Amino acid sequence: MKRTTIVDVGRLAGVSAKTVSRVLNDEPHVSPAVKQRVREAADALDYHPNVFAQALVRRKSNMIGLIYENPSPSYVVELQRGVLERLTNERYQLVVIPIRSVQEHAGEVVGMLRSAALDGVVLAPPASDNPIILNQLKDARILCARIAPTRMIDVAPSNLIDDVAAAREIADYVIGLGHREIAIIRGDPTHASTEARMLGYMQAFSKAGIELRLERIEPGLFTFDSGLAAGRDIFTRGDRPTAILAQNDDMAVGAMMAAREFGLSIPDDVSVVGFDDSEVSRITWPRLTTVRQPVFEMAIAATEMLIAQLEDREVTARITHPHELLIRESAAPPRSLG
Amino acid sequence: MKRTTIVDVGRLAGVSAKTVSRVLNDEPHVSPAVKQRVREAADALDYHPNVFAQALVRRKSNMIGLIYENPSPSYVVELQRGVLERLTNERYQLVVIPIRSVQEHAGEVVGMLRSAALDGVVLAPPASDNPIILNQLKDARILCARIAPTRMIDVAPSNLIDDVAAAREIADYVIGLGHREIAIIRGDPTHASTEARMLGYMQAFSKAGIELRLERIEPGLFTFDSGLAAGRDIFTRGDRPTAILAQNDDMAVGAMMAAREFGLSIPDDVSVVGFDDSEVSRITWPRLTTVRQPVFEMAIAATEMLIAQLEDREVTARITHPHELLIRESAAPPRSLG
DNA sequence: GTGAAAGCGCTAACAA
DNA sequence: TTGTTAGCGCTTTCAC
Repeated sequence: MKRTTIVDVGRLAGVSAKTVSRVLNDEPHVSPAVKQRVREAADALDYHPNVFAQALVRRKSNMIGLIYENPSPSYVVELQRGVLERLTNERYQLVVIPIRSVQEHAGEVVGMLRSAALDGVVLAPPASDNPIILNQLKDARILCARIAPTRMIDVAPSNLIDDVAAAREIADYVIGLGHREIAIIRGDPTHASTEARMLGYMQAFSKAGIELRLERIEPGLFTFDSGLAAGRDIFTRGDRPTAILAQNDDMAVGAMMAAREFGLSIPDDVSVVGFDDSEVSRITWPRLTTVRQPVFEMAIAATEMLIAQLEDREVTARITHPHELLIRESAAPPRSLG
Repeated sequence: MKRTTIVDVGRLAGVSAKTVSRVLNDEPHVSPAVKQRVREAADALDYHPNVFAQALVRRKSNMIGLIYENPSPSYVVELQRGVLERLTNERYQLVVIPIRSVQEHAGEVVGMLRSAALDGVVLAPPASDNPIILNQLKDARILCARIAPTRMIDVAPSNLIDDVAAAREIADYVIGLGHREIAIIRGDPTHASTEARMLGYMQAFSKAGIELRLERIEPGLFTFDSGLAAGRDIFTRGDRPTAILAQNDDMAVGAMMAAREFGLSIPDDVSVVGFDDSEVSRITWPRLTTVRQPVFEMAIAATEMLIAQLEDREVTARITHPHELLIRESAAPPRSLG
């Protein structure tokens, strides 16, 4: 039992294989009558084109990849949702490339992509900022579009937010509430946005004349657990801050959990704010004050940029997406001012 | 500039293309010396096989799909993590198939899979329970392995938990705390586990001689928002229950949020329990009492079953994975007994 | 142990 | 407007 091919369809419609190919690919110069006969024959035989034969001769796979390193579940889901959203009703398939540590395996990534024969990839952090990957991609002629890069913005189409401004705004807000004893939980050091957000915080601090003390800076990894650990660290020490700036929502929620463990109430005893507006920020109590990074929209836009390249359409080189301070209930003036 | 092929490798190594193919596919009957020469030549030329040419002639794509309908972000992430985990160091690629509503589009799913030329699929709920999809898959000769089906268990390899027993156990626990006024938030009605869990609750109720009142059963969709809405509904009505059984964690967290909106404290004023042990259950405060469903392990096992079929190895037909009652802080005896 | 020939299903280039 | 030929890069079959 062989599968049906264009030859079978052609035989039934009384035309050559090439004509069938023309009809199925919407090429011009086919008479309407033939077109119809071919369509009917294809339907009758339940014909599906063999994508491998097509890929072999067209030198194009119609498969694109998404590269991420899983820091936060809700971030990843948003990312993938966005890509798939843009791919709806397109002929491209999404292949997921799991990378355990972009930092360590940067040299192997492009090899994997080549073996998988992808036409292009959407690069999420930290791969979107990795010079090795970016260069090898170019050498291998694999197209890409980037989400949230912070460096070498112009070497490939990029979707950004202004991390520095966003971080500065939420820090301004917290300082504006009256806080001066503020701890910071940093993100994954291999993600460049970690530095950008740090810079934004520092700008707000120095504008307000607040000294940034080293022991008030906690390392983190963009995970709930790292936020929890950082929070415990903060509350174990002697001089408790009145507010915590976490570089993403998962870590902020972890810090909130730590506060609860120490019998502290939020925001009365300590204010906590996050970054991203990921789903967790809306389901915690109190709901988390944060800055919205439109990950879903950024993923859609990046996928659009990639498709545009694949189809030789004009490509937007860079989109700076809007961020937005979302004031919810996890931050309030420090008790001393209450 | 053409890409390097086995012919190029063969020329450099001084052998025929066929011999190169033999070496690269680890076929027998090649002398060690030739093997080595070919390997060196392939390396020297940075040769990568063309997967489409291979797929065309082998009639095998080495791509598998994952089909889910996104109810809960953490569930989806666990699922995908499990599949990718098992695929590490395998030659299979994971293609993600986004289905908006399996219920509505069941007839189109297999067509998509055929066009994508997948060798097999891992089916998560509710696709894993859909007779149309299961039948069409068989007709199209696409292999599959299933996660959490509840019906037609033996038509394809399945990974289960005992939903009925798990639901009964957590209901038993809540009843054992002294609760008799208990509300239920149901899951998505298109997922068969919703009925199974319902049955487990009912068994516990009837064993304890508690009457299950219809107005105490709230519809839900396995989402935070549906849990929030259900919770608001419950607390708006006159006779407040002392406990809520939610059929997954996202809805339970939604119900907790609703309780907070009504100024109720958990577990003092109302106990809330979930189902799944998804990440949200660990990051809320109080942490959610729930039943663990090992989604990650189930996804690994399902992927293993699929690969075994693809490679004509013997396949385990069914694994019932263990569930586990996780007692955390969101449920306590009702205040009247406190 | 190795190679030559054929063909997987499709499309590019050309011819009619 | 339609058909013919060749070939994409690989593996299968069979001969040596």
